[in-house]
Amino acid sequence: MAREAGLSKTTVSAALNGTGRLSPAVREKARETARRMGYRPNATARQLRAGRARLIGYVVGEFAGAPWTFLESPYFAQLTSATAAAALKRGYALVMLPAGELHGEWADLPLDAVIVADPVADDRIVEDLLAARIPVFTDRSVEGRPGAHWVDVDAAAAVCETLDHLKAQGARRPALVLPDSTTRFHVGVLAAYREWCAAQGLPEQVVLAATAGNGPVVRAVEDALTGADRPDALLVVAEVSPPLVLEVARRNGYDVPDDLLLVCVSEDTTAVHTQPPVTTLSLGPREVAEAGIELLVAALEQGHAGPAGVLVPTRLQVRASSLRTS
Amino acid sequence: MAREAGLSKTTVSAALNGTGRLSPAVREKARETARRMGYRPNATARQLRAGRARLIGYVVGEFAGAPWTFLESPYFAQLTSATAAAALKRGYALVMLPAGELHGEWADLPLDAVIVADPVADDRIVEDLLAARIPVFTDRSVEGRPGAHWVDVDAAAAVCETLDHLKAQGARRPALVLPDSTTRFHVGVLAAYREWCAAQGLPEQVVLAATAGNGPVVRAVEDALTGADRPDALLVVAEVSPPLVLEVARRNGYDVPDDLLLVCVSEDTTAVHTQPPVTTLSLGPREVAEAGIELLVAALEQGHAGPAGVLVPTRLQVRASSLRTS
DNA sequence: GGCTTGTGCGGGAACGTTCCCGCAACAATA
DNA sequence: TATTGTTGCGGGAACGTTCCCGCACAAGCC
Repeated sequence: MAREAGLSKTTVSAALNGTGRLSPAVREKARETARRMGYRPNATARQLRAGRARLIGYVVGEFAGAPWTFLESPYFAQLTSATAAAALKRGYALVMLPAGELHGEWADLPLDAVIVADPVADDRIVEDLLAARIPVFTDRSVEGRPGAHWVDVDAAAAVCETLDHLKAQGARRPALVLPDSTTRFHVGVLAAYREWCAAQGLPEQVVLAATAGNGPVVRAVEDALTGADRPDALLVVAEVSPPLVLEVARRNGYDVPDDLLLVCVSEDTTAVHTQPPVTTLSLGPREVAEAGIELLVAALEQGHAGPAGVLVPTRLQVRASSLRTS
Repeated sequence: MAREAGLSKTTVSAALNGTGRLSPAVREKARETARRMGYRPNATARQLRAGRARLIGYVVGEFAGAPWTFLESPYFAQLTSATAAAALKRGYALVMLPAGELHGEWADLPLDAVIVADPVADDRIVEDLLAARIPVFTDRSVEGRPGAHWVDVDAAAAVCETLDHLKAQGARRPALVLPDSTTRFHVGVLAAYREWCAAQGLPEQVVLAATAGNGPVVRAVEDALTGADRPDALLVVAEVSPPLVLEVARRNGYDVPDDLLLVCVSEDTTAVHTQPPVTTLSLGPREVAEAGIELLVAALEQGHAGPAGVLVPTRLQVRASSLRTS
């Protein structure tokens, strides 16, 4: 406290905050003294007075088994950084937390809310937080969580748009590679694919990757390409490095795009630098983050005004890998 | 406060913290009541009492121009997550902050310390923080910052180990691709490369990438490979996707490893899944993070015991791309 | 000059904890 | 029984801020 300046704590507080009725002389004197002695108001005390800490927790649910690997996925890297950016723009800071059962470690943090990215159906993070009266926000909605807000993408629309594009480019046997997951998004993708194939009268060919990660997905791609009926298009709905997929295709005698039209669901920027560049379906992590933070801040500051959920559009980035050369 | 339980605040506090002299009956009663009404002690108030918030800020300096893109680099993704994990293990939480001049946004955060990852020579983050009496920790040391602690890798040793390996595999014209950066690490790498070439009597060939990022680095690799004297080995000391480098090499008529031994400085896990798998030099972000947090916590909790800096070893992961098939 | 209105600043309380100490009640000892 | 020690709990202060209000003084009005 700058009682150094010969002023009261009240006056100093008002001077630094620009509030209260103070003469310009006194205000400047307080500020000057603070500057001189490097005084900065104690953030914790302000939080205590204010009743909130402007701190948001951030957990990724899908990787509960390997709590700290999610950032290696370009989707989560972008989602995370965009969330932090959007939050900070509105005056909130993001705290990175591990998934898993060690919720005790968060108890010492004054979190105003927690964002659970991609919660899986069977873990208890969301329930635990709601029980502790901490507001919860998720991307990817989870059924049966009445108290939670969510942001999601329209999986069916995205799949249909992509498959329509592939068909327009001449695909008649488009295959789908998908992780073996119960996430709402993946379930939605599979359903949409089947429905589309049925509606178009085209054969369906689905290969499931055992788990997420480059290794299993690459193997699944290889399986899809070496199967009995060679597909003429491939839609990979799993985090995998696009150049890696391209390499696998080449290794197995495919020429992209002449023998195989390729689309990857990916945020990986390497897709632009391959030859040919790979068409990607972006799930818009930056948009998801922006919408989620907007929802969160609205709920936090204006009570429960606004919707419980928001749907965000996807973006199909068409590049040479899915364009017939004809 | 659980005066609901018919107890005093003091007693409740002691009961929940496991401190004080309380009869088991009273202690259990307090805990039971807290559980029943979902009471959790206010974290902000505890911080105020304790005098610290157990909160650590985290900034990446190198990307001040594009504040939120660093997570797309596997190195920083791993460094960030490992830092968060190590910090949390010791009871500290990590807050992600943007680089740039908007330090005002952090003023409201009760940060016990700030980690500045890869500070660039010419920005003022470190000075600003030290002026605000906030302890600063950096990976990659910066000269002339007496108050700051640091963790670094031995660039010279890493380069020599790698070049020795390449020479042992038959390389006589090893080229170096490097970003055009003044970072201490890159400067050290270049110096070590030149020294090694001179000592071995081998010609040096250096190509600088205009900036970081896959695009510029890929172009630099292409330049190196299409230059007048075809190199027989390539050391890429820049964040770039290994499969992309492999593709560029193939496109330019190189067979890896027969025509070209390839080593990438990279943490990218795709290196394992290419054919051939790519040899990588890991800068050990997880080790850097662990060492940095250990240093930080020691300094924070025991005053200034311990060293100001720590050197962390690198790891050369030899794979088929740098092994002569003979 | 008395009365009201406005300005400039400070005192006290409160935010929710934890720490220090004091005060009962009871047991052990003389 | 008087003295000392121990156990079990609560009262009060303090952490550093901000908000509410009150007080002194000056200026305007009749």
